[in-house]
Amino acid sequence: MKKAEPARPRDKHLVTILMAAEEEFARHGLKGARMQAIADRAGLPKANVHYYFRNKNRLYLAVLNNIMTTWNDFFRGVTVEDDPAVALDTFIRQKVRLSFQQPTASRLFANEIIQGAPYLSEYLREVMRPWVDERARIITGWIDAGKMPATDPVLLIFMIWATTQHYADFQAQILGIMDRDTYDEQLMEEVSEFVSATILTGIGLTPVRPDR
Amino acid sequence: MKKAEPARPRDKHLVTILMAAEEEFARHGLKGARMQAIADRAGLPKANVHYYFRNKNRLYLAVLNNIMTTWNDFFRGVTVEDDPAVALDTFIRQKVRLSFQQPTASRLFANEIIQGAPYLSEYLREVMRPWVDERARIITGWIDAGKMPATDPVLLIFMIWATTQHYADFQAQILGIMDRDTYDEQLMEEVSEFVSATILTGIGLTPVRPDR
DNA sequence: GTCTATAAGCTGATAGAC
DNA sequence: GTCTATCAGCTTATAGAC
Repeated sequence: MKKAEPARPRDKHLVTILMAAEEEFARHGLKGARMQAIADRAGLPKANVHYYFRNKNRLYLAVLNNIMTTWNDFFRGVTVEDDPAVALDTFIRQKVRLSFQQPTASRLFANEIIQGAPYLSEYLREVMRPWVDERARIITGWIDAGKMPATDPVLLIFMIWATTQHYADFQAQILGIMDRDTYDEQLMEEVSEFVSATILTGIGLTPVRPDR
Repeated sequence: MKKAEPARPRDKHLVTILMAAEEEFARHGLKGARMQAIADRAGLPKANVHYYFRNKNRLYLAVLNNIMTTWNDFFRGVTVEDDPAVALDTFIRQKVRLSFQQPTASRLFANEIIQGAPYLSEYLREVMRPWVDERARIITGWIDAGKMPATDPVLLIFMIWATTQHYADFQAQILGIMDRDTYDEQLMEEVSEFVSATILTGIGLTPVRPDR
């Protein structure tokens, strides 16, 4: 029974700290975030945070890395064989769901990009650019196959990113304007429907009508 | 000749400091920005910055106020009499131009909202909500008049904000992915055209073809 | 109004007892 | 591994000479 699960308590603290750090870094950025605030949010003494992550920079990198890994899992395989309307609709709905359910991750990413992506410039070049290139090639494939009208694939991807992430990054503004306290499932559904239908129609595809 | 332009040198410094502060606050947020960095960027001793703005918080508020005033000037009067396609196209192109030409202001605003809008919650309620309500009413007016198909006016406004501001806030990501160093007029034109055409088509309007 | 010098307080990081 | 005490350096802000 001894040492049966040696890494568990450690992992538990690691996760707690990472979550607290994600929130603080998302709100205040790397320079603005305070180690004390992260420790308080995690319910641990500040020295404990330093014990696990050595310093502020390593903690920030760990959080960023954690987010990027999670996000990559969402990037599923779409091929030229798929139906563009279905594929784009699925992608848009996934992104909206992510924005509603994990807004902090999106906000931290946004913060990093706004600051000029000092810690992600390599990631942009090495991971995101190839990812966009590949999706763009698939979309071009659809256009060449006559499955959809001609459009700019890269600008289309930017538009999907912008409209979906907006609900995570600008949550405070949206809630304020809509006179609401929180997001709910119904709003998420309405937004998904509106964004998907408007973009698909906008590029000349017939919108998908899910579960009807 | 004496005291003919008493406020000039003062105003000049005020503007210089505000511009420097806008850049630093946009990149690092309120907590993350350093008064020394703002002073350096403005080419003045730090004490001078304190002389004009007393403290960091007042400077931040002055910058925010400055931006909001500038932005309000761009919010022109559109009425139910106008053609929806022309009005929306004009609005979209104005916003894209603003994103390409004054990205820092947009980024600072984004930063403030991401942080939960601690200094703008009143502005959101008192200024932006009424503004959105009024535009929404005009759009509803167009729909009722049979000038355009039914759509959600508020979600439409959010979509326009999201897609246009995206090019200011996420400039680093877009340049990185497009393998560019800077924005230029041509890209701005392409983006304007794509966003305007896609959104107008998306909500069932016939896109405007400018100067052709 | 400008600018150097410095005070007062905050923040990241660590030492060292438990 | 945990946590209190504390240090060294940084940051805001001001005092006071010019």
